[in-house]
Amino acid sequence: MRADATKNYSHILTVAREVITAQGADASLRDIARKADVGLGTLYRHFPTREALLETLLRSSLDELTQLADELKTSSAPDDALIAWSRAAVAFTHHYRGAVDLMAAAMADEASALHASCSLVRSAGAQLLLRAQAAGMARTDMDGADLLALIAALGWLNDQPSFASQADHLFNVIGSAILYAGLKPA
Amino acid sequence: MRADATKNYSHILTVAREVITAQGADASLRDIARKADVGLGTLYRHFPTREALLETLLRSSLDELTQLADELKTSSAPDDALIAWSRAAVAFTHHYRGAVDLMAAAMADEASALHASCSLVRSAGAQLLLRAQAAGMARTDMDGADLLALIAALGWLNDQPSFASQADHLFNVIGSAILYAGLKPA
DNA sequence: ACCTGAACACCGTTCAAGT
DNA sequence: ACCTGAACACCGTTCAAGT
Repeated sequence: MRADATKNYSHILTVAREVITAQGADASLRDIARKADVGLGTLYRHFPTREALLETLLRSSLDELTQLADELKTSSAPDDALIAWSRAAVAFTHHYRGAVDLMAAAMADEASALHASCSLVRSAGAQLLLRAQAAGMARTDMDGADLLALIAALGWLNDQPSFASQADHLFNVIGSAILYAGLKPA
Repeated sequence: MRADATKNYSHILTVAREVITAQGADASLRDIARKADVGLGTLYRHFPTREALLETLLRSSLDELTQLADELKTSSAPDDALIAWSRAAVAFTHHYRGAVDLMAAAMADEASALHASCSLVRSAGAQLLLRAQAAGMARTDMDGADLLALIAALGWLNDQPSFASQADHLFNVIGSAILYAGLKPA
């Protein structure tokens, strides 16, 4: 990549992070290009879709989430691991307001730049769920897709001003439905 | 209202119902006006906001939902009533794709034309929840707002192509968390 | 009293023209 | 090899001008 290109690339990312943090995942791409002092076509060259831009912004958090799953698999009891990771996954979807809608759409669209990321989250969750199920700690009439759906639904609640304050409590309600022994009190 | 005005009003509603059924609650208002052979200003005169239009479209279903709550209060056991009504409420939010997002936003906005409707849904649900709680059948660490949030979250799942197929099952999972005795098998 | 549609300020996306 | 921004086809919202 040419020197000016890499400079543009990272500058767009910096500005995009600020704008999307402030305005949500549906922020105007035109606005981002303007604030980055870059032609609109330059933004589209580096990030052909809104999903591609968001995927790059979420990359590091996504890697942390995957790593966390690995750690929890050896460091925590199956039930604790499942709950702790699920909580982190909800927080992940909440990193940028409105991101969870794009991720949900990406699950149904193999061509989306976010599809792989979402599949990774599902796989990581599915493994922890299976582990808890094998230990007889979690209900067996659920799979990874169900877990992901519940995580996404809680992420969506977090995005709604009218529901955000209840999302934590409802996480516990749903968690108690997944674990046979219920959730441990904090 | 003048004769041409009433005619326009009902014609806009008819067309809007078709378009929004086909394209979702975020359908283009311009497109609706065009297809109704009506000036854009005429649509705005009758329905000053998208919420006002949607509220009118949802009116009859909303009344049915309120009526259902009243009926269930006398005809069914507290737990059955709560679950049956909640199921109907999820279906209500799903009447038009994308409507649940507008309703969620309306809960936090007193000025929204949908605010009153959403409050009615919450109140109806809260009564059925209280009744089940008083009968010792439902967990007591939830209120009407929590119930509404869960209903909205399930409605949102229904709207996502990637999650819609699991929404029914997840309704049962969540329902089993609300009722002490769990859900009765179908 | 009601309707119309142009006007304004925005979008996302593409692509010919420049360096 | 990369960047630019005009061009196109859309939005939502408002409001002067018409009947």
